[in-house]
Amino acid sequence: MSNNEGFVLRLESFLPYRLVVAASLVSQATARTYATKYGIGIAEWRVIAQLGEFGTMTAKQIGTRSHMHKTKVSRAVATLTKKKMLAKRANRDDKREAFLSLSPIGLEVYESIAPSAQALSQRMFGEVSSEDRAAFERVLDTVTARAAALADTGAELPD
Amino acid sequence: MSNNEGFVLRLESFLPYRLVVAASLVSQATARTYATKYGIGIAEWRVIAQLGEFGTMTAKQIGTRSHMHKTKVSRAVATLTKKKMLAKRANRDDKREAFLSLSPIGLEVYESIAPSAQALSQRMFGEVSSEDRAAFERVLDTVTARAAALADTGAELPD
DNA sequence: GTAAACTAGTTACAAATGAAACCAATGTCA
DNA sequence: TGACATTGGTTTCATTTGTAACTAGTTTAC
Repeated sequence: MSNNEGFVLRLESFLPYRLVVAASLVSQATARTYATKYGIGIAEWRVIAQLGEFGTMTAKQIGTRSHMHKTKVSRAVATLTKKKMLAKRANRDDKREAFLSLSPIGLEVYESIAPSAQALSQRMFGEVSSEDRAAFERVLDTVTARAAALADTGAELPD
Repeated sequence: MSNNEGFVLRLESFLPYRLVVAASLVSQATARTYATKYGIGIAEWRVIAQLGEFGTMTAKQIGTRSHMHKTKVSRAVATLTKKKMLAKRANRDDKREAFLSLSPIGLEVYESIAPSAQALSQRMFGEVSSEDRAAFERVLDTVTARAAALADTGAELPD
């Protein structure tokens, strides 16, 4: 049964909506992976992934790079520390922050999860042509930039 | 500072990650819009959007179409009902479910938000070429399908 | 040098969320 | 018909999340 107002939004073809739905499914599929394998959540995995890639970072840097809220990072770091997956080294020059890196155990986890994350990605994006993939990345880039700008300016909307 | 293990995952070029980050920013930017304008959250807006587009649906149908958890739908419907934005009509043939539609107030809200959602989308995707947009949609489609399959089979991972 | 402003990170609290239990109604199968 | 399974929807409960307040440390400006 359809409506008869002036303006109807076709959700199925509404890009922001489709983007969010796709991401939520991807996220769900991915979470299951990490979670059930090592008892860590998405936030924890992201911390590990950052440290696995960059070696040593502060919590602040992790938060910035991974677009995670600082409390989320804080908690993820806490649970990973409890699991002995992280090494924390004080910064003599600024005692507020600390340098974080993967412990041997953490490194093992990274080394084990990273390839299966890659494989999972392959399953999801594998059959996409490389032109489409390039286009997809371009769009993601511009949208990410635009949305970020809108999100933190709290931009006034057009009515 | 970089690591020296065998396998390193470059997050910046890892599509699932980028997809999720983009979606989260879009979602955030969007939420701010609806939320601050009518005191409704994303879930509520999605319910309104479905009803605005399709006229009359059961809670179940809304959940299926919008990929929302049934408790989320239930609660969104409850708060929208409290705000007099919904009309509920019993189904004589199956008393478990009820037919939901927008009340005049709900319709007003829809008529007001839908265009500004469109405008917001335009801001985010506006400068994307139509070829890139088409490619983007194709990729979203395939990924959504793939991820959905993986998500609910609880698929065994490749190690 | 010191007061005020600021920053990294944690904690307390309230709201949002999902899993599972639940209720009422419907369907199935003998 | 009547037991059993199933379904639409709500509620309960534990967990997750973000906002705001807070602590400790650092920078700025006078």
